[in-house]
This record gives sequence, structure tokens and C-alpha cells, in this order.
Amino acid sequence: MDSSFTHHNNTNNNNNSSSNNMSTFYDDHTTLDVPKFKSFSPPSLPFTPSPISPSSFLAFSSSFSPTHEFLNSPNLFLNSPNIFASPTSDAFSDQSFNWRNSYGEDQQQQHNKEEEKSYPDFTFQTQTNPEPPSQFSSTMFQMKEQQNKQDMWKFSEPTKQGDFTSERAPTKSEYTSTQNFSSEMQSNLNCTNAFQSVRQQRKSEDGYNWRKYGQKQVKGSENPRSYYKCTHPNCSMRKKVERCLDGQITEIVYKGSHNHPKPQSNRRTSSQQMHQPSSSCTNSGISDQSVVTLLGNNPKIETASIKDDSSASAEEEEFEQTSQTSYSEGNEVELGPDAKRLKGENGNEGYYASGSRTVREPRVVVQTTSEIDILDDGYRWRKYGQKVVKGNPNARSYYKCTAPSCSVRKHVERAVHDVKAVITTYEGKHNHDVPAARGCTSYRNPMNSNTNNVLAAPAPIRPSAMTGYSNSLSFTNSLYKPTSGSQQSFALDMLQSSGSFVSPFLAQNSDAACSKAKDDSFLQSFVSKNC
DNA sequence: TCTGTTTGACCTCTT
DNA sequence: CAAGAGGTCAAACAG
Repeated sequence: MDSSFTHHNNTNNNNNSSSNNMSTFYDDHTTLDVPKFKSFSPPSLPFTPSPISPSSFLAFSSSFSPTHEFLNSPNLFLNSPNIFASPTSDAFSDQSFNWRNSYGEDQQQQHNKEEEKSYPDFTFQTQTNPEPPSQFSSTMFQMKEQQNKQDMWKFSEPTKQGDFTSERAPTKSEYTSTQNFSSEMQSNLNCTNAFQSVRQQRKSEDGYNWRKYGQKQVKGSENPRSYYKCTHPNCSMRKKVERCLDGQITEIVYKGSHNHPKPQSNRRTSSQQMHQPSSSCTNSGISDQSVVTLLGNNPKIETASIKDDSSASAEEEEFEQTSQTSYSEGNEVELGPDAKRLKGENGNEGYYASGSRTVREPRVVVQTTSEIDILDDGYRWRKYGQKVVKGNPNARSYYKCTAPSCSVRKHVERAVHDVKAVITTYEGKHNHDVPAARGCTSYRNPMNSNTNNVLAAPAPIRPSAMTGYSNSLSFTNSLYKPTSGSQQSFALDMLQSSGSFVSPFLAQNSDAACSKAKDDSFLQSFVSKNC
């Protein structure tokens, strides 16, 4: 190891900038040269509009495609496992939905009554959205620029829970940018409709046929994990579904990609049928999609522009060969010792929270191939592992620089003392310059270039230019001393997390950045708090 | 008989 | 190299 350093990204105060409004969100990212893979869908996720329209709240443009970041983020919560319909069984019928944690007790009780009226034989509970969409979006969104792009795009917790409910059923027109969810997610998102659908027609499908080929009891979890293959000839698409003992899905991991269009006629009647709400649109033909995730305790939206497999399969296939897209919803806060590892055939693996804890964290992960671009530091990274290390229940992501013969690695993890704090540790030194962002030729590395700070993307941090950075969480030293050869720590991620402050900060040289950071009251308070 | 599921054994990978 | 864990295979089983 030539060197290492750590930067710390604290998201506690993320609300103060980019989360404030969508314009900030756009401004900061739509101009980014988002790698193509980020705008490509989880392979084979069929479209089913959610009654909770992401686009009704979040008018993402098609160019906005934080798919990977959203869904692979351990911060993306989906604490409503109950609303997942089992794609392979009828566990749905046995499920009890409880969103009590999503809002106040009074509201809950009142709402429960309402729900009981609507679904006297159903225990699913939801709530009328008390906030207008615009308000919702402004309070829900939170941008987080993080060393690990997985968490780059985030949403802050709503100012009050329950802002986002299934009862806000949008019209179909609201789904112009919303497509392609896994069947489980579809069911999840189509809460109300799904239930109605379930009640009416227990079985439905996601358009693809699956065959169960194995089941395992994974260590650290009481929940069995089922393995499914796409039954289409030569299709490598697989998925893992983990369920609680009561049949509720707590985790879904997609791996690979469909090499075929969705079967036209797929009215299979096997137990593997997916739930497809009757109100859903199986194929809108709209290429851009948004992924929306309901979050039980902390309702949040995850939105990503992805492509419908059926409408853009060729384009996807081209990219699928070299990209990885991971979609993960789970409450990393709840990630505990019983987090489990998942590993793809490309070597990717990760630990994800088990659903056996007090708060279940269903998640959907889509894995295609191996490469991940992480442009937040300018370099391209390939995820090669993820695990929970001793002393910190939070999963740590491991990445390698994708440049040939470059041995730089980094890992990202959340601080044990503050789950919203992200520690990124670099090991080694890049033996190459910062690759230009895809489609971007104006990128300049602020750390080793005296040229203009022309940034088409958030300016990268150059850990590579530094040596001897420790992975300490300490903030006692300067926030950022890239030129120092001694072990240092800095709160880069924290700085990044400050939203609009990020780019200006990063666009400056390190000294200026450091100075600016120190002047920032937020940073000061953070440092004071954490040191 | 066919199709899909179950489940123990085996394989592969990581540590 | 061994142990452990996850992933896959395939025979047996069920509907």
C-alpha cells in the first residue's frame, strides 16, 4: 500500500443545500456526464406504474439517471417489506402491512380506520398524503455527493413521515418517466393497487418467467434465500429472493440481464407468477424510467432514469457487458452483525442488512456486470467486494481503480458512530491521470492542475495525489491536506454533502477548499461535534 | 407425463 | 492450505 487517506462524508446536514429544491438537484447533476450505465435499467425490470407516482413528485428529466447511486445506496431505505409481493409465491396474501412507524400514532389510527373501511379484510395501512407534491419533493430530496457514487444521490427524510403514501394514485400520464421495476418493487410501489389486485387476482407476473433452482439458509439470518433463474433459453438473468419466515420479502437481488424481450404472452399460472397490479402498464414504451421506493419508517423516494428492457434492450445489452448496476434498498442504519454477504459471479459481493431485525429492510439489487464508474473523484472504480468489518456493523464497499496496472483501491463505509457519516479510505497511488468523464472533455483535476477549474462534473478529489492518508476518522487535523505526506484525515465527504457548497469547494484548490471549509459554520459545528 | 419445487451435496470463492 | 460461506446442481418429489 503506497498510501491511503480517508475522507469523511457526513450527511447529517444534507438538507441545507441541494435538498432544498429540485432545481439544485438538476443543476448539480444533469450537467454531469453520467455514465451511460447509470441510465440503463435494471435489466428486465418491467414497467408498472406506481400509484405513488415518482414523477408526480419528482419531475426528473430523462437525462437524470442516478439509478445506480440511488439504488445501490445503503442509505436508501425501503422499510416496507410487507408491500412486496412474492414473485414466486403467494406470500402476499399472508402479509400484513404496517406503516405505523411512518407517521404519528393518531394519524395512523385514523388512517387505519380509513384503510379498514376500504379493505376490511386487509391490514395494509397507508395514509393520505398531506403534502402537495412540490412540497414533497423539496423536502424529500437530498443530494449527497459522496466518494462512493452509490450514495451520491439521496433523499433526505421528509420533514414529517408519511408524506409519501400509496394513496396518492397518479394518473397514467404522470408516469412519463416512470417505468421498469422489478416485480417485487412494482408490487411494493403499487401498494394500494397491488392489494386490490392481489385481492382480485392473487397471481400476476412481471412478464418474465422464473424457475427456482435453489434455496439456502444464509448465515446470520433466519430468512431463507431462494434462487431463481429466468426460464428463457440462454438467459443468464437470475435473482435471489430472501423472505422472512412469514413469507415477506426482505431482499431481492437481481443478477445478470435478460437477453430477450419480455415474453409477449406470459400468463403462466405457476407459483412463480409475479404480481402485476391490474392497473399497471406492462410496457409503456417510454425509455426513461424512475425508480421509486417507499420507505416505511422514513418514507423516501428513489428515482432513477433507467430504460425499459423491452424498449431499449439493444442499447442495454451493449452496455450490460461492461457495467454493473446495483439497486439496493435497505436501511443501513439497521445493518447489523447479521448483515449478509452477496456475491456475484463477477466477484462482486456485498453485505446487506438482514430482514430479521426489528425493522425489515427489503431491498432490490440489480447486478449485471462488474464495472462501476465513480466519477465523484474523477477516477473510475470497479467494485470488487463489500463486507462488514469488525467493529462497524455498516457494510464497507471495496473498489479498485479500473485503470490498467493501477493498484489504487478505496473502500467506503459508514462510521459506526454516525451512520450518516461516510468514511472513504484510499489505498495506493494512481499511476495515471484522472480519466476524463465520459462525454466530458473539459474536466480538470483541481488537485494537480493549474488550469482553469472547468468542471463538467463535481470536481474530483485526488486521493491519488496524496500519500500516507490514514483511514482515521479523526478531524483533528486540517480538513484536507492533499499535499501532505503524513497521515491525515479530512472531511471531504462531509463537505461534499453540503450540497451546493460542494462544487465550489471542490473546484478550488485544496488550500482554498480547506479554508472555505473551515469558514463554513456547518463544518465547524460538525468538526466540533465529532472531535 | 410434464413442470416446477425441494433439498442435500457439491463447487467456488474468500479469508 | 483449511475452513467457512454462498451459489449451483440435480435427483427426488409434488401437483
